[in-house]
Amino acid sequence: MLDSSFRQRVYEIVARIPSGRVMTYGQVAAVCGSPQAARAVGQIAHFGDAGIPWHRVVNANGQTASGFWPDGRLGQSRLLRDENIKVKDNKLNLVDYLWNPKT
DNA sequence: ACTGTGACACAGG
DNA sequence: CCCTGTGCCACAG
Repeated sequence: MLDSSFRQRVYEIVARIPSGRVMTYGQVAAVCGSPQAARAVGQIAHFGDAGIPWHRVVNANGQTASGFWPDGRLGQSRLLRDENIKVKDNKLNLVDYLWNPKT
């Protein structure tokens, strides 16, 4: 998809993360073809349109995003808990929940 | 249309 | 453990 922007690909990937699983920013970026664009993924997530489960994207340390909207890290953690993910102190165990996309 | 600056990150020192 | 550098994209002027 050459005409599609990086952002479009990020949408596709994040939208495919199943409930109860998460992906890291770096992994999303890598799957989209730019392993070093993790920060950009964060930007896209922040400004991105609704309808995308951004709460299923966490950093490489398993922590929720500091700038998450509308309620910051706590809001993201709550959404993850609603999906049966055990979040402790705004942090989760990536080994248990990391999802390997398989386009 | 172009440039500058910032950002929900990551790896290395 | 803290701090710095790198790299990519999005937004504002």
